[in-house]
Amino acid sequence: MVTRERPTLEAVARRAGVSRATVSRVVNGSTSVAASIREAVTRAVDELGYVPNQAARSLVTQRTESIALILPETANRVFSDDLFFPAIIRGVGVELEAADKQLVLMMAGSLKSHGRVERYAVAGHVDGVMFASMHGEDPLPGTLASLGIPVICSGRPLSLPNLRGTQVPYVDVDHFGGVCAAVRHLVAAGRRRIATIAGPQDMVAGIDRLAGYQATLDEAGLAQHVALGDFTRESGIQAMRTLLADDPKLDAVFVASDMMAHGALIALKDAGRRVPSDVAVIGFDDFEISRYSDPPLTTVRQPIADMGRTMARQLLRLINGEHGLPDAVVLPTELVVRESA
Amino acid sequence: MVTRERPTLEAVARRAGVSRATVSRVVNGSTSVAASIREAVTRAVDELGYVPNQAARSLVTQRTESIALILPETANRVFSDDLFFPAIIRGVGVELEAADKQLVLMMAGSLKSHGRVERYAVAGHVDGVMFASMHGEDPLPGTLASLGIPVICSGRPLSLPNLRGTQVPYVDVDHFGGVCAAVRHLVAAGRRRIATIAGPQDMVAGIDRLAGYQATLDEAGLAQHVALGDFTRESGIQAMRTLLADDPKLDAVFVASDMMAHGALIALKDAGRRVPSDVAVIGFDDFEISRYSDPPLTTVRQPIADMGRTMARQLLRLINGEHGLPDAVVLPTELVVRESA
DNA sequence: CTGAAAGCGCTAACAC
DNA sequence: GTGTTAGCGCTTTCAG
Repeated sequence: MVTRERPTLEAVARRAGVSRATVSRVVNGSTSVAASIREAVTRAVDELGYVPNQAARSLVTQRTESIALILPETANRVFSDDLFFPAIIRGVGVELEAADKQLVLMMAGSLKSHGRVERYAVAGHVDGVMFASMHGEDPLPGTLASLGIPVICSGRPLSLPNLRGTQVPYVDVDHFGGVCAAVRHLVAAGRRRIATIAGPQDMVAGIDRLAGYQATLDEAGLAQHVALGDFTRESGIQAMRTLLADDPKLDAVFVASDMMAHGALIALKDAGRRVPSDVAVIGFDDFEISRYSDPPLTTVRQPIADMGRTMARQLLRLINGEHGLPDAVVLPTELVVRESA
Repeated sequence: MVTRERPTLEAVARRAGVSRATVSRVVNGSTSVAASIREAVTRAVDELGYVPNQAARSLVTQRTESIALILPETANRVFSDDLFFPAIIRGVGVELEAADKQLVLMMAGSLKSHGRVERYAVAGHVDGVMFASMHGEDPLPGTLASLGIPVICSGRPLSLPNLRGTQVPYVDVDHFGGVCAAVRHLVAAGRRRIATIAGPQDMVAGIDRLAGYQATLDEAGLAQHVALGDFTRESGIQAMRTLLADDPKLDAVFVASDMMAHGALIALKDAGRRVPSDVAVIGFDDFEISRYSDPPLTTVRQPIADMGRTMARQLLRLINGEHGLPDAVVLPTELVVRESA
């Protein structure tokens, strides 16, 4: 394989009989170039197959035209059958595509990769950074932001009044409101022993959805039954079994993700419970699976792709130095009623 | 937000009272530096929070330490509920993580993005390029390879004896063999009206799986019934309906993907057919869904993540200039029998 | 073992 | 309009 020498600006300039500056102008679409010269340059570029060296360009412009999406998760988790990630990436991708920016997707589930990703961003590989699916009080967003790198999160960052005073802007959905609507729906339908399978309590999505459940049950004066899962189907199966063992007579369960809700359906079926006559089930996400499960799931629909789009759009503005951007954008959720509840 | 000036080599050198060259040596782990000096430099680096500017470094080293995975698909397709993409990315990610390379994921479903991705690679943003899920006779892999960029494909590239003589190496799974095993299983079980829902015929996976079906039916002297899908569940539903309309008495169907097989199950249920007593169904992929469908699917399991890992490993070797690498690696597939057939 | 100096390929003032 | 020039921040000979 011959690593053919790639032509430089210099080569194009010589061939077209002009200066490097002129070639640069043509390549970058400057208007103040005579048509004849522009044409000559364009021809030379084509003949030589010239493509600007991005490293050289970035070195002087301080721009890379690419943007990172950092997922503090292992590849195994990001690309499991959890459809959260696809949705967020899809939204981000659409928006960056329109802006002709390159999306650089980075997983940072391990400590090692966490560091690698940090170096990558700080090294100037990208013009800005987005975060999604954050766990605990991850210092990385704040660190990068305080280094002057444009940063935005999807999902409210979990953190006390920020140490460095650097408040990272974020986009999120209304977990709390959606869950309240769901649980009220169960209450209104006459359910009285309403359990929940909550998500991981080191993530905003897990915390806020559990809070919504608790607040609504308090409001209705009902007792709580909580089991924890980690958003996977398998954990949903386990949690449902636990709940049934604790309270064989429960008549409803709000599950903090569709994946876990699917697991719950499986466990309920195994236990001989009918849905919804014995036990009503409501999920959260409204992925396609909820329409095809047996029975189809009532869910809280959250606009994940929109969240991705919004996040990308905000970041692009940040990079362009726009001011007066909101510190937080919260998108609405919606209860979608189907047979399961 | 203050865009704090990032320290340069120069700054570190001044602070440590040494030359830029020495700092560079320390940063890059050269052994030939006195311990005392090394320590002074390291301290200066820490104090200043120095991180090398990647653009400047790449400009001289011609290396970026990152690698692209190009998916000639729209974001909508890559991040649909098709679990092929997650699996391949997971495999690639694991391998690159181990090599401390950065994975740059790029979708190129549109013509515009196809061009953008080409420029990105040619501009030297990455040290090498992987392709997956290719359609038709995509010239891009060959183009990049002929430009001296290390390239490898997952899935045998569809192309006649290559124009430029640049044969792009690839990794694939044994579609044909797996399908033959599946269809023989149906024949052995006494099925005689065996239909197939084939995948898109502009992709190797679609073509080879159909070929396997056809070859095995020929071998058994049975008639063929073919409907086409595009690997989505919806297309599986449609195709199954078409097949039933054409031959209401069919007693088996080999479906070229799990997603479509799931669609077929839905359509069969709608049509009042029982699986497997009336109609046996076999899918291809062996994703988790096939264990949870009703009934659980017999499938051909293909090691997609392994394909990703192998592809990444081969590419890293290519980049390191190793010789004698195989032009093709084909991984085995395996029939996994469950209730549906 | 360390420093000086020469670029890598490009853009952006600044002259003409 | 177009050319000249001065770096961007780093690595890497080549001396010493």
